[in-house]
Amino acid sequence: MSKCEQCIVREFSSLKALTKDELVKLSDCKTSHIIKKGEVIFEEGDNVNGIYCIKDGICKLTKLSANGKDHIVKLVTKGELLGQRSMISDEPVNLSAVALEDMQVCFIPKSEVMGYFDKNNQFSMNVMKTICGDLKDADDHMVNLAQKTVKERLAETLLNLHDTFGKNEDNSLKVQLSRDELASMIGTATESCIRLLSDFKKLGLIELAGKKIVLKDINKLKKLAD
Amino acid sequence: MSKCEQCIVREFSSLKALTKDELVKLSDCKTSHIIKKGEVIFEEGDNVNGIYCIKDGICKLTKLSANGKDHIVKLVTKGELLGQRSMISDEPVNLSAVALEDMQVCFIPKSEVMGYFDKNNQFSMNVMKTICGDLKDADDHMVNLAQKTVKERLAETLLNLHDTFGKNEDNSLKVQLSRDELASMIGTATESCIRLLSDFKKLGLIELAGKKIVLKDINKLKKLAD
DNA sequence: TTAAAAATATGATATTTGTCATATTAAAGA
DNA sequence: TCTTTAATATGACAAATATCATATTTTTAA
Repeated sequence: MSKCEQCIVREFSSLKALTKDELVKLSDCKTSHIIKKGEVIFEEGDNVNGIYCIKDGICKLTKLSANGKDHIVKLVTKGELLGQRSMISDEPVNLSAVALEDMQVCFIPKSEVMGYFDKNNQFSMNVMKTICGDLKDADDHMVNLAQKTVKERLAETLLNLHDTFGKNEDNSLKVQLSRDELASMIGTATESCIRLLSDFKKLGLIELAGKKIVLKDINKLKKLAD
Repeated sequence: MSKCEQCIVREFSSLKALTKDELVKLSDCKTSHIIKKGEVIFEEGDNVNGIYCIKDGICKLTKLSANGKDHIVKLVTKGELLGQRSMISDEPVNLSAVALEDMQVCFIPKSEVMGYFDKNNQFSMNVMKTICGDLKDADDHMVNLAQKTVKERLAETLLNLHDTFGKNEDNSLKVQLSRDELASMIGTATESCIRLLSDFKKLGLIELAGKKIVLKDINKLKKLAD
């Protein structure tokens, strides 16, 4: 069992506020897990009773809509925590988490985390700031969905993926999403997403090779995204 | 200057956790304000440096989109606090607040509120739960915008307005929104919104008299909203 | 009270987006 | 490797929604 004191990703999350003592105790009660690509970490409605700390990999947070389609609300990667909102609200999780690539995660039981809230003010503040950031992002996202065209949203999403997750040596976006997943991020039909990607390719904005997407003309994409 | 100890709306917000002493101190440092219908409480980008407690009235929280149109993110009414996210993130507000009717609000400076976070754990927890609730609502809203049709969103919004703010003696919805504002809540063009309202009227789902809207057939509206 | 301005309403039409059908390509499993 | 299945791609068409024009009603303010 790896030691939390030596874990680097801790520094990127609210957990960075924990003291040496708290970390030692944490090492004892956390459990480590390997999640394979495509596997579910938790599902909408589950009682998770703790939080997950992502040590490696990327997952999508999705929500089922009334028409039966999944919508991708957010992508989450190493250094981030999952399940905070649900734990604080004392409710089942409102989103599902599914691995987009192989992942390493640690689970920290609720009892442990709630102790930090009581005794460690800096930790509480960090969590609050994170959730406030999520709320701001959600507001932005909402307005985009309401006011922008599908084309604008696709351009914007490609740029976001580029900025947030970076690119491989061959310049292709590091996160590999299926057309279907990309469509469910921007809120459109799969075929519309595919069609627009083809359009972007014809315009020389991107290059497509299987699932790989290379952004060729970031400035023009920015103009398209508004 | 009215006393916070005797203020009823306090019981409906995170402030209910404050002690007698804290309330007395609060009464001294808060400022009371009358906001007329249509007036701006704060604008996107402002440094508010505190929070507003709504004693009476309703306001809209809007965000300007890239195409220059305002989108209504949320309606807020008495008993709720404004500006929490911005204060915690230590950033300018990301939304504008505009009164939909005459309002009474109290402003509490940041320095005062931050003290509660340090000393009053229950207060912190209340604020966190409120923000977590907002985040969950935002996720729901997002998925609706992404996956539902304008007709479904209009039906849903009318039902929400009914459930959240209730109705007058003549059965009309208590919140009076212009067609333009309603459109900017559901994320559509004003004309589309007007047209759908006319359709709903023809179907006997609602009744229209000027700005007044009466929900006639709630069950059918629910079916329409999915 | 009345003129001007704003909000509501509706038709005509254009544009965007979704759906269904079907081909092509890539991926997975025996 | 080959077969089967899933993902990607594209055309044809339908439906939803936006835009523009213009009429009507309501509100505002001189």
